[in-house]
Amino acid sequence: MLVHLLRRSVLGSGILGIGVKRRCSCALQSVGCPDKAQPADMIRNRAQIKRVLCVAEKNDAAKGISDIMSNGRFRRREGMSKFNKIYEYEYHLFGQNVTVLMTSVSGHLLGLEFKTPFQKWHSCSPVLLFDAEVEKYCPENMVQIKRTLEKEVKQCQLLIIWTDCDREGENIGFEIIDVCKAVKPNIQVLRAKFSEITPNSIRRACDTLSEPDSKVSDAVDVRQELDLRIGASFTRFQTLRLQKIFPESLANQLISYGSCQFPTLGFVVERFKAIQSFIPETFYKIKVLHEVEEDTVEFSWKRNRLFNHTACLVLYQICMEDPIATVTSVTSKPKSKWRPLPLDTVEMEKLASRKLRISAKETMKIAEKLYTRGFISYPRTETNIFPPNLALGPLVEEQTQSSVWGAFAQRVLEQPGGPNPRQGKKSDQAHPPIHPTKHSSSLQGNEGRLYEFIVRHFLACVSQDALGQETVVDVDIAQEKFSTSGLMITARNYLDVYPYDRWTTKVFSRTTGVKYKLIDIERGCVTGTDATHAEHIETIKSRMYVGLTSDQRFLPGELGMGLVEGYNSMGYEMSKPNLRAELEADLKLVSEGRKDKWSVLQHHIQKYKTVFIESVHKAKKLDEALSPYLGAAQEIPEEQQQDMEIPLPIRKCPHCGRDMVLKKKREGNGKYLTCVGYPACKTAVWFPDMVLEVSRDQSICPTCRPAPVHMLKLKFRRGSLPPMMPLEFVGCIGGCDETLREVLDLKYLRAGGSGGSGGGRGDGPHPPAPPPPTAPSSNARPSLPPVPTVVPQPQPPPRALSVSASSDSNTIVCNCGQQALLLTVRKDGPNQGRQFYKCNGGTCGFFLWADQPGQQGASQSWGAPLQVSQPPRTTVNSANAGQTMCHCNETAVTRTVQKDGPNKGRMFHTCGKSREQQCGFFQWADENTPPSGAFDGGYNGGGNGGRQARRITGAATADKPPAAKRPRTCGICHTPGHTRATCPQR
DNA sequence: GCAAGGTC
Repeated sequence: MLVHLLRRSVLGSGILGIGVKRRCSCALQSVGCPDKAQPADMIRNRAQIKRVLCVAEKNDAAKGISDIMSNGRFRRREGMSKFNKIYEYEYHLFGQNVTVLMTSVSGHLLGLEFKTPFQKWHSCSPVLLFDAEVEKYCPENMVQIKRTLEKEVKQCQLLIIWTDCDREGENIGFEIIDVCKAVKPNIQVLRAKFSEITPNSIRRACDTLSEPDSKVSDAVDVRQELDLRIGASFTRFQTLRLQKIFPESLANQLISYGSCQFPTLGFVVERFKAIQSFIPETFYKIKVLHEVEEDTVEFSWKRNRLFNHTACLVLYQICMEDPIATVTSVTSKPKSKWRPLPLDTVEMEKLASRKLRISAKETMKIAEKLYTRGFISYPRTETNIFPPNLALGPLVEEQTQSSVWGAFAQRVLEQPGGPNPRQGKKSDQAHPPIHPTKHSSSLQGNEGRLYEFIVRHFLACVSQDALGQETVVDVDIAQEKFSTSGLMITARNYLDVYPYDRWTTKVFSRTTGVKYKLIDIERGCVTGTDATHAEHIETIKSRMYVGLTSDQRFLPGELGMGLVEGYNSMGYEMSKPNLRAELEADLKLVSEGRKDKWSVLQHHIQKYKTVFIESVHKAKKLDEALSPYLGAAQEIPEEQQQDMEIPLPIRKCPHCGRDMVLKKKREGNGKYLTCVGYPACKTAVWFPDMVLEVSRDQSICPTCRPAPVHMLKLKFRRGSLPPMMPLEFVGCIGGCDETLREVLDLKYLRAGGSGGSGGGRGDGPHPPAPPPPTAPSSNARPSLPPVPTVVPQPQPPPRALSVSASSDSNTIVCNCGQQALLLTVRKDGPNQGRQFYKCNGGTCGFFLWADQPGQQGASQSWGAPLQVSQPPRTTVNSANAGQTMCHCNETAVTRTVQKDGPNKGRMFHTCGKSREQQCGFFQWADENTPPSGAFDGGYNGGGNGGRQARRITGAATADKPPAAKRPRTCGICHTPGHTRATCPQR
């Protein structure tokens, strides 16, 4: 116990790493308050905690952590998975002894997949993969690990997550939690936070246990789902299509697409093309050499180089006429070479590749291993600033043991101010820069080389810059200027431990007034890189994707080039990292709790779906881009082309909110309307046999919700409809059209209904069972947010079908030339229930009584636009039908004009609020104008809401259809029938 | 047969 308390007091003295949330402010003097170091309210019944299950991300880490926590005195036993052992030992936690079971997973325990049948490549059009349901499942090779957890957690009262402290680690943590909670729902859960597997760090993690962060895990869920949907949809689409188009080259080739791999390919192609398109150009320069005994000093020309040979030759000859150089100046100034910045992951990969010739992948593999064995800190970090509370002294001291760089480490400790790191500008606020955590002299091979590099880099970074003195000599020959510089290193400092940087002394004697030897014109060539060499291009001709040249440079293959060019030609920046970068930025916001998981997911799904649909439409561009490499493109037969077409949404499914699309029946030529959520959602419309053809129309129903509900072009069998009805027309199946509703038996609109009559899916008739509730199924995290179901239509549907403008002479067309909308007067008054036509868009003011088509005369209805300004909005929904609503969308009050004048005693509707808050709505109670009814259903054609509604024309009265001439209106409320002097608003 | 990210 004493040891424990002492340790705690040491830990409290300011060596907390970043990323470790310090929950107890009194930790600094907390010898007397061990309990407070844990958040008191986080643990229930701590006295009852006897057995604790700890789970690390991999076996190595579990072993390393156990070794530290048990001082090497753990018992090891087998779990169900032979790669993941169980380490058992006693530990002192929350002021009591507990038994710890430490085991591990092997990375992600669960994977994400489409539900059946969508895993099958030919199960659906790839675009549907943006909506298809997904679920988490435990892959075959993880089942044993899962069983171990399920078995062991049953005897435990607390679960501590010891996965790596990064995003993926947090998500893996939640996978472990989900599995454990499924068998033991009341298990308590804590999270250990650490950046190194070293005694200090592990003990600190035990003392600062916190709650797992679901926000960070959420960000990974979003990434996973997007990667799956994007990867699968694009891969299937381009593989299936290109295999058909280039059967000879690609018949058996999988052409994968991923949101990370494709921008990478794009980068390789871009670099390659830049190098290829580089045109080498010959240049010329004058070179001056000065020979002093054995040494030769080269002077560089101030003009650097000329691309014109004659010009250079002229200058050269002038110089040659009097080749005596005059020294014009000799300057000397101190110069320093900076020590390296603290090491982050990318820098480590770059330097390891450049200096050690170890690939990035190999570097990370080794670093990972060094980390789990406690030699270095967590190697995945974006930070290049050492946090001020990280004690560098002990880390440097550790290295003094080395026979190779120990003396240098000692020098660092003795230098004034001790270790003094250069500070970068990046911090991920989670992990410190990569640094050695303990000394080793036994590491071999690349492991040893990388470890040495990390140590040397660390020591260099905390030591001092190299210092030197630079001397610059300027000379003049026939007015042409040349110069050279020399360097004297005065203090090597960090260079002594860091052989990866070169900075060498360059000496020359300073002599003035001597004759310099002027030599020849040198001819040179501005060069590209070696990759231009023809033989490399030759070698990759046979390759299909990205290859590696003999000098380790990337070369894109023909397929890779074609794909990048093809997608580029579509105008999307798909081969650039932008799309992915945008996603990464949003993921960061999700992990910080600043953006909502579902909205980010939906936004990006929608964005990529749009790109996908466009790509399919422009797929020919892919063929064109590939055919220079792969030969002529094969034509795809028309019926197969139709299969590839993307079904565009007709409307949202009234039951689950996903898209409903027209699909071809498996048998016969007909189509049916189905929810893309099938089989989870079985909403569908099977058109009766009398419907010969059905297709999507561009027009959108103005009344049906949720918008947009696309109209359908329908063609009926002769004799199947009443004689006055046309056989072809554009109609709405959203519910507003009662006739169509009856004719097509649109049962799907009824809540709980599923599918229509007749037909039956190719894969068996589906039962008329009610569809499942919105999105969530067995998946704990549903793939779609709840979507509002269709609201009841705000008005009774018109009696007749809307008639297509082109189909026959019965068409009623408004002044915009569009088919007019048939509506019914609903206001109390003599015209209640009467039908009339109005402009569909609400813009031209067209009006016509349905029962008196001839009365108003063609000249008015079909001729010049009627001067009817926007009427007031009245009833907005069925709940308050018949009531007049003001602009605040509240029931208007009815008042009587009190003032003397022509309207005295007349009733009017106005906003019921106080004078200051009034919205300005006004309407005469005795004016039951049809146009106002025409804008029922919240259809506020003007778009700018209330203000216009004050403009009521006197012509639009109940028994008089609107006149073409605008009547005089009041200057205050713009209402006709009275003047400014008699305005009730005054 | 698809992704990307863990891990072996």
